[in-house]
Amino acid sequence: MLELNYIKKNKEKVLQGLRIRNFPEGGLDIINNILSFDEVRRNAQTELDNNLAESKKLAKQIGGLFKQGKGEEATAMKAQVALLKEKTKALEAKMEEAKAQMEELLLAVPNVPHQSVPAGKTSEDNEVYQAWDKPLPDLGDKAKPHWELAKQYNIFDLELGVKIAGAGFPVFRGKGARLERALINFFLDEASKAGYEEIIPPLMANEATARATGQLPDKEGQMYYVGKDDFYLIPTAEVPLTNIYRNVIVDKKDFPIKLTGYTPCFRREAGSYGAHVRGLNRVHQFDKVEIVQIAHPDKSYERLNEMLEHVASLLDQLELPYRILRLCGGDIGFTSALTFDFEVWSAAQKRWLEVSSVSNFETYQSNRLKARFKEGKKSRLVHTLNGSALALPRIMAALLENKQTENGIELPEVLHRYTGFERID
RNA sequence: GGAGAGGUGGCCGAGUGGUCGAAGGCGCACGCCUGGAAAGCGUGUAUACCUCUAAAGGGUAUCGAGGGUUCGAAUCCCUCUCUCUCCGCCA
Repeated sequence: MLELNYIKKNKEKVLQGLRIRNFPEGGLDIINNILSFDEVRRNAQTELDNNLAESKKLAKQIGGLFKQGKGEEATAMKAQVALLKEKTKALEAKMEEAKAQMEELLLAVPNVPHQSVPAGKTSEDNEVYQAWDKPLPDLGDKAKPHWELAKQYNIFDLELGVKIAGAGFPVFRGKGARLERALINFFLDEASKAGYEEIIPPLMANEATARATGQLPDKEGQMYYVGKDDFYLIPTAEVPLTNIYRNVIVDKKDFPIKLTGYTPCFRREAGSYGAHVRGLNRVHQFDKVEIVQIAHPDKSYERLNEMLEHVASLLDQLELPYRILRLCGGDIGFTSALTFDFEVWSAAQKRWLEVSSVSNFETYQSNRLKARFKEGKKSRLVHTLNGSALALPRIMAALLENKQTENGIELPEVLHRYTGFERID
């Protein structure tokens, strides 16, 4: 949620940002309505406060009169308070109403994109920020897609997942399970080395948590919901990790705060279908190691770059060809100010697969989280950032496809000590 | 799941209808003292919103959350929630 004060002071910037996002009709109406609801709210509050002050004063006087035994005078004054009270109720209602309306609109306004975000409508318009300048692996026509390799080497089984849960729940087994675990450990170790504190969070989140990081109300349909206990299965570790700092005022000297966590992620992926979702390309449950940073606003873009380098180094070590995209205004997430996607080349499908998304949310999340720090006497919102480092299914897919040989899958060297074997055959 | 007890400021803890945003202590910050430190002394030490904005000041709300009673609620009543103890179940 954007900061109201920011909108007040930077209306033009906000409108320009909305245009870059192709917001319907440029968002002029919605912004104006937000500002006018805010004015109504402020006026009502001022009036309400005056009313309450008056009531308080009278109550004290009445108390004094009773003590002095002037019961009659006191009783007379009660009528006045009753009158004020009615007014107070009306003002309160007016204030709440305006506030609710303002907030509803505010929730519908996406983050203001960073100045470097290119204009554009779809993923076609994303900017290649860092291209892959070496040759891509060419395995010819014999190259098998990962779902065929999975069958050949018994790495994972989607049909078995259907039996146990449903479509989109892969069952990894044997060396496949071992490789999955190896990747998780490798990613966690690398994050630790880079100074991230490892967290094992709950995999379910309550409503307040899901709301604070913005999954609710925008993406309600994308999360699994456990109605009986009112829990949401987390779609990403971002949710529990970032919420650690909900309603927290952090000490300035703790910046930057760096957290990492491995969790399974659960996504309903309603509406997805077709060839592009075959195999591990899109599943309902998958493993991911996430990195999160809580940063001082002046430093958050430095932190973002650090995170990009971290993710890039993982892919380098895995010997996977990758490129980095800077998402355009039309493709960037609702809550993000700037997002870089990492895509790895899949040699059999012959296309780029997204394996990481690294974003700076600036104060958009922290505003709802109320994650703050003290600057002098005043408190300011922190900047939150997160990125996948990395999401496993497509990494697995790319490893299988790119590293296939006639003798089996040759794993990158860095994984050998984690898997305990060098080849899947 | 059953029974009981309880949630007060960064922490401990007092407060059972009136001037209580809340005694006292600890912690922390600053100052005095000291060669330096400790001790001691003094001062300060929540969050949000409104007003005003350069700052100061003023106002309102908040004692787990929401609602109610009352001229007036941390204090009384109701609902919810969380924690603790005992019993049951259990990896």
